[in-house]
Amino acid sequence: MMDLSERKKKILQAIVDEYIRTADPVGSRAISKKENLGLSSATIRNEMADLEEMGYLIQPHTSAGRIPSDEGYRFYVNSLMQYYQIGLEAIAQLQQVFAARVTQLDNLIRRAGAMVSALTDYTTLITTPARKHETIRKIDLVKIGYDKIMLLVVTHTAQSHIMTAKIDDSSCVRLAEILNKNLAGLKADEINFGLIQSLQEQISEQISLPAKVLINILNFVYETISEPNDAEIYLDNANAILKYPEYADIDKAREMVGFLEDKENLKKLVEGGGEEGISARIGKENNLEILKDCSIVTVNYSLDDRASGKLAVIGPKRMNYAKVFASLDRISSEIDKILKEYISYE
Amino acid sequence: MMDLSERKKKILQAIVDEYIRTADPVGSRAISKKENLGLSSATIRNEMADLEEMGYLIQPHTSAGRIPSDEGYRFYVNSLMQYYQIGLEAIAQLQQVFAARVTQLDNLIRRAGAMVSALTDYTTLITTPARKHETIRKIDLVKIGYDKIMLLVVTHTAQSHIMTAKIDDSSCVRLAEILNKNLAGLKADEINFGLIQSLQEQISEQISLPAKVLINILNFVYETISEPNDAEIYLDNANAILKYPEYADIDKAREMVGFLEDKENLKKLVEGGGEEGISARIGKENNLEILKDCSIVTVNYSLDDRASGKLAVIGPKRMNYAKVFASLDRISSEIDKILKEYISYE
DNA sequence: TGTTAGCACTCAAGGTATATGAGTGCTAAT
DNA sequence: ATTAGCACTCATATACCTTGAGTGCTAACA
Repeated sequence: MMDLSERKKKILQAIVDEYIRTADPVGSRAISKKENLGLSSATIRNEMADLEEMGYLIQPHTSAGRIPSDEGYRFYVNSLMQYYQIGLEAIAQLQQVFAARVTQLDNLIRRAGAMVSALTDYTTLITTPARKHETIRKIDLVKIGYDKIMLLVVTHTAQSHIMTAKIDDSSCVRLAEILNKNLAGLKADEINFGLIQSLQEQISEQISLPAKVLINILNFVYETISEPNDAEIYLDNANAILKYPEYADIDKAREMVGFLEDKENLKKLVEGGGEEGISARIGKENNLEILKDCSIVTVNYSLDDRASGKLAVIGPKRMNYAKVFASLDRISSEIDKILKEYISYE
Repeated sequence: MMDLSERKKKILQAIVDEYIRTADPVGSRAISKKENLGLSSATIRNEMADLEEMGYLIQPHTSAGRIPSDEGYRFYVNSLMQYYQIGLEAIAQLQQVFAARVTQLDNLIRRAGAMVSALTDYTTLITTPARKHETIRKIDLVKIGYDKIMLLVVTHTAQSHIMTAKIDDSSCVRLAEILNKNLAGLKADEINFGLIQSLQEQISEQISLPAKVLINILNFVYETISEPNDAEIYLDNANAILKYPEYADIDKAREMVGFLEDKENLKKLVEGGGEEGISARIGKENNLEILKDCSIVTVNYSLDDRASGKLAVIGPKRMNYAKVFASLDRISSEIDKILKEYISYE
């Protein structure tokens, strides 16, 4: 790699930055105006010609500006790039996403959605069952390190949640016993302040455990059975629409994908569906301008009022209805089976 | 809904079927040729004119064929549609997908990938850690119904797996004890035929349990710690490419999405990446025609040789490298933290 | 010697006119 | 009631032209 003068570096950096921003070939005038180099476009042109000869820039055609070559990008990445600071809101969001708990059952449901889209080649929507009256089946503490335990909370919907904490070995078994004796069988609304206090007393009598750790554990158990993440909705195979000629216009495709990326929209979509069996909403029956050329086929899956959700296929109006109906029929009954297996009564 | 003659029904069905297949307006000649109605195109034309007047068909413009109206589709769905039989291979595949086990850790990893694509707005690739030498920490049997138990297998990488089986209440506790005493701490290659046999003997001495159920349980435990689903790979936000003008050409977009949908391709993609730290492959450095206008930025996450994987961002060559580098740096260290928390040593 | 203004030149992008052909509706014959 | 024949329509494709952004080069200038 040849040595570049400071001025050439500045110009190259400006070109790459600008091209990254706009995706349009960058002309000499734009650089001379934007940068505070105090150079005319003609001078920039000369420098750009040099940079092109050196292999850092490319001219798509004679009368266009320059774009970076692979070597230009490489030089930029190695030497020119400025440090980027991630925004605070983004980091906060990040923590939240990692904190959210997804259960095994949710996972299965989600995969069922993926199955439908694999079967039909259309975009699929699926909601996980809203969990109400979650009851604790069993709490388990498993030692997974010399000063680390894993807390497992199993509920009647077979949700298992995992957290880790530092507790010494001997306390582990005892703590599990106390927790199970006091909490097994309870619902969220049955865990009240009095119970928590009596638990804290019992535990502090028998086990030496920092208050903070105990609070963390109880908090985790409570959150597991209360209803924070109700009825999550998942979208699968959104880019299936690319395959259909009705979306050959890229702007239409973008609009549609944009629409589908907003979970609020999706929730409204599945809401409408019929009560039982498979039902289709065709074109204008959707009462939504953007969906006037789409059909949505919906089916409910359910075990009982404790666990039910919706499964939907969204595609062009000229979708293969027969195939979609058959697939939804099949998978929804498959989900019913899974629910029956996983969810325990009383 | 008006009554239609049998002939009109046949013609309407043929038109909808054909339009679903081709997405092109259907002409009278096509129907007269394809169907065995023994009618000329002129007759079909008359019938089509009738169907249009009744509201079942629409003519996009004078010199085009007909397409179904919303009412046409509705009539088709309600009365005309043929029953569709799902293929056997599809069903077999379906069973397999449901049977596959996804761990909580895999889930977290996957969400980390989603985070990166949210942060950068580029397509993200992430591999879950390949699990070797999985050891059993604890086996737990939780009663979740009057004749149903849940089998939980916790391993040193904090994977918990769930299966259900029918076992009566009293056997439950005893079985858990036996399993834990014999299996805790073992790796897959330490579970041999002799051990299994001795286990079967012990259990059949103390508990009355159908042989089939026991085999299912042991099989499940074994599969949990052996390495069937090693290093899964996930793709997130594939339709991000729609947002970039380099894919304004729908065919390019389709080609790219098609490429990304094949997991074999993805595996090759992340394989190449650098050894440590963040590294970028720009354009032709990818040595792949389809990626000549793309860049791939890769980072390894790892705790040690037991658990490591890759995280990659794929986007246009003019991607915001600074932002991508910063995001990958951040998330990969976040994953490292999670691994440290979840995975236990000896 | 490096920088700049001026100018002719190039070529992609976009707009307009023309040619093509699939499919129709209507009429007259069967 | 059905069909062959024919004039008519209109989206699509192609060719042609216009426009303008950006260049390279030359000559003047500091």
